[in-house]
Amino acid sequence: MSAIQNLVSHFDRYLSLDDVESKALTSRLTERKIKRKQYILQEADICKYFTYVVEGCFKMYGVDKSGTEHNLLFAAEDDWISDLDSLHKERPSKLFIEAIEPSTILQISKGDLWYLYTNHPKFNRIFRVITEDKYIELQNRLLQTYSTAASERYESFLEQYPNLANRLPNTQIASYLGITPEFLSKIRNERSGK
Amino acid sequence: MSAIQNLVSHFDRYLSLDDVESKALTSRLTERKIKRKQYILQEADICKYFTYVVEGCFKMYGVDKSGTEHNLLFAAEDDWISDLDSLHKERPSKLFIEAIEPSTILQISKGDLWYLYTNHPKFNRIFRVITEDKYIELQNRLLQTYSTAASERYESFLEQYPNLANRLPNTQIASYLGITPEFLSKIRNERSGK
DNA sequence: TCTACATTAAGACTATTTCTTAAACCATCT
DNA sequence: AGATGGTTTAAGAAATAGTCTTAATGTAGA
Repeated sequence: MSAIQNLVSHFDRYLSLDDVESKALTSRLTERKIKRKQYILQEADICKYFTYVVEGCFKMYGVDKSGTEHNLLFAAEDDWISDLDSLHKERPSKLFIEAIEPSTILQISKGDLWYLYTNHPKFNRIFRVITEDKYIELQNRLLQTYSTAASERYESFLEQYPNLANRLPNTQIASYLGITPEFLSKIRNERSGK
Repeated sequence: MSAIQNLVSHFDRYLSLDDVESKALTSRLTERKIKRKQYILQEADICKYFTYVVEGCFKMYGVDKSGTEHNLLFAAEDDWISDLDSLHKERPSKLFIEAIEPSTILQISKGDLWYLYTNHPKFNRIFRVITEDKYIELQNRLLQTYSTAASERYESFLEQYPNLANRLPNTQIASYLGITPEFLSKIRNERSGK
């Protein structure tokens, strides 16, 4: 299956696209290969694209004043990633988006996305649902962050992203959980002891 | 201005509604008066409505296993509030939504909202943008939570919600920041010392 | 006006997590 | 295939941000 067919069938899961819509979409997508450790967004840049991950894996993170990275989220195959704040408000991003694995992506520019929204209303519905789902993810993550200890958040992470848990280095998971890799190792140790 | 006119002009800020759309919307809204400390959603219930706050103020929070409340967000005049997770996935909510002040709200049920999405596509676009804005808020909150200390998060809260800061009791702000009211008092004390 | 709750204060406390060092391990790049 | 650089585990010492407790005072709602 080609990268673009991949995305069209992704959309079909929400609402099926007719030929006109499908063509309007695919003609506006750019396919890119991204190397490991390559950025598709850097702090202070303005985010220009909404990115669909065909293959590989990305992390989006911020860096605090002491230089520590904090992973906000990961995106692997069949997922979307973008700094919506920077993309929509056209302000400099506070975040980095970096490939953790060699990856293939499809990107649509802000202008092209706006074109779709205006001329093919169905995309509003599809992206409304996508954004709602992302919102729900963040809300649950925030609730967890405030109401449970690191060890429990690790358990939830394992349940929610069993495939990512295998693929990601523990340093990255620790950054996502808001702890040091050493402490994650301690948690894993206690956990396996049980 | 009536409560409903209020909401129609809220929508007009995104995309103006024609008469048909405006009527389709208003005929599906229910106006309610809510007393202080009254719930519009309780844990374990399934969230049935998307709620627009005409007047007053609400908090949405979860309760951890030790019984402590954690405020996820507030919604005052001209804002939306709902547990999207429970509303969309039709699963029992983990959250409470409670009035902090006597309030007036407009509610639309899930079924009616779906009717609008299907029959009046413009609402998809409006709610897509509303959801995106909410997503951006959460993303920034999450980044702050992981990358800054409580005192800095308090400063940001004051900047971002200057009107809420005056209206809300500090206990509620402390719960939002993830600290005890005593510690917030300490932060305020040090802050005013400067 | 009364009552319950909110705020401030201040000191003792501590749980969670970091820091440090080190050794072993593993993966990927040339 | 070997070298190199990052990853994982370990374990004890150390730090500190935030809690707990008590108490006195202030404030807003009924």
